[in-house]
Amino acid sequence: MRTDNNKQAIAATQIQPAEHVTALDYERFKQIVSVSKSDICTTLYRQNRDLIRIKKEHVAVRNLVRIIDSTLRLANAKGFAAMTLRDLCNDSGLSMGGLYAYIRNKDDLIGLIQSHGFMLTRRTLDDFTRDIADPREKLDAAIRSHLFLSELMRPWFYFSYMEARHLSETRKHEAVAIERETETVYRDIIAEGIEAGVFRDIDARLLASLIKAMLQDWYLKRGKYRDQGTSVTMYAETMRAVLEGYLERNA
Amino acid sequence: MRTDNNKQAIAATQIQPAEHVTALDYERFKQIVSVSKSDICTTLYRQNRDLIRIKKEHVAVRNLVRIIDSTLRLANAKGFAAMTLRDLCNDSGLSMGGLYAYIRNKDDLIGLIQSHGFMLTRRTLDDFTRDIADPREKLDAAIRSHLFLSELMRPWFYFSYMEARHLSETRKHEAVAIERETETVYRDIIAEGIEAGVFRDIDARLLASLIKAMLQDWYLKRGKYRDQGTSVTMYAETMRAVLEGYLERNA
DNA sequence: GTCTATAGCATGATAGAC
DNA sequence: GTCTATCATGCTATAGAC
Repeated sequence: MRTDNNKQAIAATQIQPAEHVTALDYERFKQIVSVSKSDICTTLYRQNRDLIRIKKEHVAVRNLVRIIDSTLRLANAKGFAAMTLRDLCNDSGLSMGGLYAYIRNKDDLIGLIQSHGFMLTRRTLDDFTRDIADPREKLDAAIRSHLFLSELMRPWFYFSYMEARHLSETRKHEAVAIERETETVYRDIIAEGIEAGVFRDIDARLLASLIKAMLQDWYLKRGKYRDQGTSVTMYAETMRAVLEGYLERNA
Repeated sequence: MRTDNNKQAIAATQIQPAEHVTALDYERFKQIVSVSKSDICTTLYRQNRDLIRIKKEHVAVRNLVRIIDSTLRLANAKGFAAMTLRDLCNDSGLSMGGLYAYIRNKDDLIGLIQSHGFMLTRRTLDDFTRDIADPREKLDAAIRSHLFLSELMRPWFYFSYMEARHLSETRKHEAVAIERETETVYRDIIAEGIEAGVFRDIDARLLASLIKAMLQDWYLKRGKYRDQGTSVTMYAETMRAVLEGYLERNA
């Protein structure tokens, strides 16, 4: 885990420099942030060469894709603790022995899944808000890019949320850190807006928490929103309107 | 489970008729809805006489309190699947054999916990909104009573949310049903408000979903809000303000 | 590189003493 | 009514054949 000795590997899933114009829509977002499964697994393989006992990259990447796909599917359906490695082998097509060439134990599976998502979330949020000056636009961009990313990598977000409390202390710290970090992004944008006189003077931290709650509901209750025919764009738009009403109301 | 042949037992945790004046505060709520652990477990015992092999009520109730306390604590910390019955015995003070006088299998533990919470949630929400005519007040009362109840029975709400996807089909259906049911309460209040011209014409169902997301965040991230010094009253007040800004803004 | 076979152990559940 | 002792099962993890 976490050797970070291969910058090139990380670059494999790099985000293209985003030219911020105005309203970011989902289709454009998908083009800009390309996160193919093989890209991600190539990165993972190179970051974890010491752990994985397979020499040929194309073989390793193919199996990593299967392993991670199956783990996310099974763990999201019945919980990571309830998912047995036999289940995983049946689903991924590997044998028990074969699987253990990629991990040392069940916990390594979690590390494999966590590490890449952290990197991508951090970078996306930063890339899509960095160059925006207007607080209103910046808040909207942060919300949209977070929603869009979670839409693109929904199984990963769901897994991270649901399994967070079962993690080892070290991993839990990492998970909490990224959680607070993204929340801080929202708090800071709001605080800047208040400072600039664009927003009313409200509790920025508490509102950031409410924003986070709404963002998370999008990927936690994905099935419900699909049934209702709510698109990610509609959801983003409604969030924007709700927040605008609160932040810009004349006191 | 679910014999329902003892109306008196259910009455044991009945809510006193609430005289709705105006702003319901948490202290008043706590007085009105008295949910002592023994009350709840007495109800549970009487509803499950056929399942529980213990004849003396005071003995059974004492142990049920321990079993449920321990189950909620352990399952909420490491997940229900990862909690072993030996863990539970250590924590509750019963032996393995002793425990099996109260349940037939591990799954019965879930039933024990679910059944009472459903009843209480349904009744509370209804009792505190039934007699309110004004949509604004009604929405506020629904939000407050839900927040207050989840504050009072936080471990139960947390358990229900986190373990919902591991339930058997029957139980999952029940869980989804109560979830949709409470969401419908909010949708209907909003729809009535729109009809009456008190609220703007927005998507009532989608807003109800966002409300649910914020309500749930209160008990899912309880630790964070404690660290930040956010009280349940502040949280309720902020939710009210956010929704008001959206619902009553002049279009 | 991948498989089958199995060791070693912890779990859910039960029988029977007190 | 509660305990200790034990069973059968199914798990993670590994050894060794191909």
